[in-house]
Amino acid sequence: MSFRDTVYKITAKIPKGKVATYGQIARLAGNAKAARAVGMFMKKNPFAPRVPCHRVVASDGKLTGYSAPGGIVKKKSMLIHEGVMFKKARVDLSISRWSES
DNA sequence: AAACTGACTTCTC
DNA sequence: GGAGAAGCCAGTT
Repeated sequence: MSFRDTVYKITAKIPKGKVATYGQIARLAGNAKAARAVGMFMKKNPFAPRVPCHRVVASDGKLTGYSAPGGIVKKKSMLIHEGVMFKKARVDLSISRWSES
């Protein structure tokens, strides 16, 4: 299985109402320094609805990019709708950060 | 095969 | 806490 598939698999595990950082996913996938690559995978996102790429944020909780129509704004709305806590323009990681169970 | 690109992260100032 | 710079990875051209 390729690193990419692993990333998608992990991302798909993020529970509703929680978020994970690119670096965190990269680490779980085996490459702690592949956070950047992870971002690309989300951008591609071949498993659109199956993989909740909107639950992936930057290390500081900031919402970066979003390919789907609506962009960042839409992404933020979705997260709020799912119950994710926000701190201004950033996600409150101290509360909504996902802990791999 | 080499170079370019980007939805990242971390360190300094 | 905001701005700039350097490092790292996989995919695309």
